[in-house]
Amino acid sequence: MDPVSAPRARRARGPYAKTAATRAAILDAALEVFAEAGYRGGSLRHIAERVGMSEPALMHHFHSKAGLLQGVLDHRDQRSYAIAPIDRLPGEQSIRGLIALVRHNASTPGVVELYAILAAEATSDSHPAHGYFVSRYEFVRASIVDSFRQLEEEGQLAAGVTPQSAADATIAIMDGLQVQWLLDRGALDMADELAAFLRIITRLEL
Amino acid sequence: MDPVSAPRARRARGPYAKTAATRAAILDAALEVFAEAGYRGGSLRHIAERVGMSEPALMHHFHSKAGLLQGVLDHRDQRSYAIAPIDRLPGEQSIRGLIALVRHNASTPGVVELYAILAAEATSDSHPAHGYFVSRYEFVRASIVDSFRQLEEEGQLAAGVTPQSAADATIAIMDGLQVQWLLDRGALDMADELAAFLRIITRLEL
DNA sequence: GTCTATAGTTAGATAGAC
DNA sequence: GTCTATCTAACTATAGAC
Repeated sequence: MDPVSAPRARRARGPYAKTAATRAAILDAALEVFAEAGYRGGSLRHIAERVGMSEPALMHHFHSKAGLLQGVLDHRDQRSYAIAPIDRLPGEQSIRGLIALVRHNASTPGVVELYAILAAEATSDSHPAHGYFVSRYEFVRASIVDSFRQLEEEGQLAAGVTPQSAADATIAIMDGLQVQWLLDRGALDMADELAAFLRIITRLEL
Repeated sequence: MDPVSAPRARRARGPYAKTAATRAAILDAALEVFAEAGYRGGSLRHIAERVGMSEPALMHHFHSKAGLLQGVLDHRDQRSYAIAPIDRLPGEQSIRGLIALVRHNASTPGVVELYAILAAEATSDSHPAHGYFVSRYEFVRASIVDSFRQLEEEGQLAAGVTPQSAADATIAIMDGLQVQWLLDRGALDMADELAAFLRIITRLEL
């Protein structure tokens, strides 16, 4: 066999095929561990164990714990945006997208748990994901305000409701429901509760 | 001097006067540290430093880190209940109490931060405050459902709103607003937003 | 009631062989 | 790209003197 053919054969599946698979496995494990214990409470050691590799091997792919967290956040953002690109859909579609997103989230409790803990942890300036959450909330707030403004122009917003307060309340409901749901998953249906709220502040039939 | 008089003089200020003062100082420091870094991220060392005492001295008053956390939670519960005894006020008074409570919370960001982080962290079964938050949410949910049920009987609840979903949404709004407010305290007024929401789902003039 | 000293873990990160 | 081995620092908690 041609000694050169082996690496070429691997490259044939695409560049860094194995690296990408390893990175994906690490991100999955990191998500589980961070979701269980939070960012500060989760350890690289536990993540490495779950992947079945050594800690230094893990550090080869993500140079620091903060870098790994960033990788997890980016990974989930891409998936969320695929479900609900809230800044590019017209008003009503955007609102419906939020409900679809929440319904999907209910099928991945680990991700919900990670986000709920991180959003609260990252409130502190010193948290490595602080900047991420600040800019993320700015983006989400602006996008949802824009959606409600469109509904307002179409006369679809309830009386006495402003786009800004509607957006703030919608985001708050989504975040707050997660905590109650995580504490007792049988207590409520997040998507149903969100839809009920949106039916009250809009004239949409959701 | 009579060697017996010294201890008696101290006792004259009440039993364990000094101990109580030290415990209070520890609870204040613990609240600050846990609020900044979360329970898992906050260390007994930093708390002891802030009080100006050694770590073992701290352990003399609270036998474990979990015990110290419980002390902080109990301390804040007593204060919250003094502002809004939601299970003992009639419906409308209870709802007004919630707004008053949120307005008061806005003057103590550290406490808000601690609660937001803990509520999310304590979602996991393994968290030392898990049991506390489970029973606390049960109590709060039951109390607020009861308040909305009274409003319903008085015809003060908006059409299509049930006491249970009103309570779930109210609690979610309160919890969710905290995260947004902590990320950017100028972004919104928690009490105003809560009042706006309550005006929509009730016929109360708040 | 507070201290010094320290046990016993666990953490994130690095060096260098293969 | 993954490993063993190791470093340094931080953690909770305990023992025992004062």
